[in-house]
Amino acid sequence: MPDRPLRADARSNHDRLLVVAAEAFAREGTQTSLKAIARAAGVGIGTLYRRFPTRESLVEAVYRNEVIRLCDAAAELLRTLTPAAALPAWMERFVDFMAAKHGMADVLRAVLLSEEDRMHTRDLLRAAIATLLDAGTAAGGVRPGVDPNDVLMGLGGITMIAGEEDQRDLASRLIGLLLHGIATAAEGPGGTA
Amino acid sequence: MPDRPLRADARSNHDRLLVVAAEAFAREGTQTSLKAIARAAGVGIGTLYRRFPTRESLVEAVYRNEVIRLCDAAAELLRTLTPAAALPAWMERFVDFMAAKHGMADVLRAVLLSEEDRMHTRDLLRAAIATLLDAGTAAGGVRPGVDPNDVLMGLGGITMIAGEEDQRDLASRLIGLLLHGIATAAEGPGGTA
DNA sequence: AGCCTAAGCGGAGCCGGGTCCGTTTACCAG
DNA sequence: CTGGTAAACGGACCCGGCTCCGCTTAGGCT
Repeated sequence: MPDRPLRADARSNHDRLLVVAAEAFAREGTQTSLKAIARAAGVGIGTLYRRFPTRESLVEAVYRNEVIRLCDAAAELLRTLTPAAALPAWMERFVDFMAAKHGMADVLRAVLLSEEDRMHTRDLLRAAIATLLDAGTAAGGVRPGVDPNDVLMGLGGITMIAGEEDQRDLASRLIGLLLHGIATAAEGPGGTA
Repeated sequence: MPDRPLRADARSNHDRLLVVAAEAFAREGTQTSLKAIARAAGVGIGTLYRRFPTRESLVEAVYRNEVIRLCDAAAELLRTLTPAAALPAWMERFVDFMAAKHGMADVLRAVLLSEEDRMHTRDLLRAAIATLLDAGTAAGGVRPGVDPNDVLMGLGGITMIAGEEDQRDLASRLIGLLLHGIATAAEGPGGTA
């Protein structure tokens, strides 16, 4: 994979698509018509699909920076809060982020379930969670051996089912259950993995 | 709501749609083309949509009986198992059921989030969970005050993110976390499946 | 400058979802 | 049996997703 640089016209089309898509997503949610985005960016629909083979890949590209910032926030929270407080705070932030982008839930599912390693967004999220979990384990509030991937998927599920703004409190309660689930103490019914 | 009986032709179309849809869903998953179902049932697409305004409503109708049986199973499990064992067992069964129907996840989301009380499937599920939780609380393994609706939504989220057959073990681990989350902090009866 | 070719372009075309409305028909009353 | 009417029908139609492939062009080479 030499990853040769894009031709100038391709590069400019790519950039224009990202800008236009960002506007469209902000205005109408991530479900908005891709044809319209292509038109607004002055390219053919074929070009859009060549650059971004799926809706999810476009959404991911548009929000990549914000996701990175979200992940960076994990370390920051650990600097200003106790591990026991940082984890819930980050989870709330995660859900807030997803809820802020209308229609994000489906995209998140695709990102979390995709086999593609191009979708390295997932790895970033997993790493952020791992950091938080490790700190929690070290501080004693989090049961050791909890798989960051499981927690990420749990958060994903919560977003899926309660990822719209009007479900914000359900999301918080489910986060509460998830936190309970990874906390030290109980040997719950059903055993462990 | 007089709920006047359907005209004979309407009734027969309705029934034929259900039969054909059941076959099609079993064969190709719940995402299959509705136009094809209408054609196979010998009705126009308009008729299908009048009877079942959304894909979800058709899926719900097709599987209503099976859902009822799933809910009945809660009481049965409580008769043959300890509450601490019945809850995990039922949850696994829930996920199995959803995973068996390809594409069920999206439908489940619609059912769980719908405002329609026509979708009383949700109430059945909630009631089944309430029964299990109550038994668990009485037996001491389940923290009191856990909202059955939250547990249902949690299960829904798990199905959403891990509801395909090839994710079965992720689903089980997430169920484990959820069970942990609703368990008493002290110590749950260790019994497992 | 001029050529060549891989890289890129973009829309026609097919498919499925969902709506809308003119047409058909069951069934009831007389 | 006949006529009237609400109920039901069903497909044409519009829209968006996505693919495929013939056309265009950037940009390296001479």
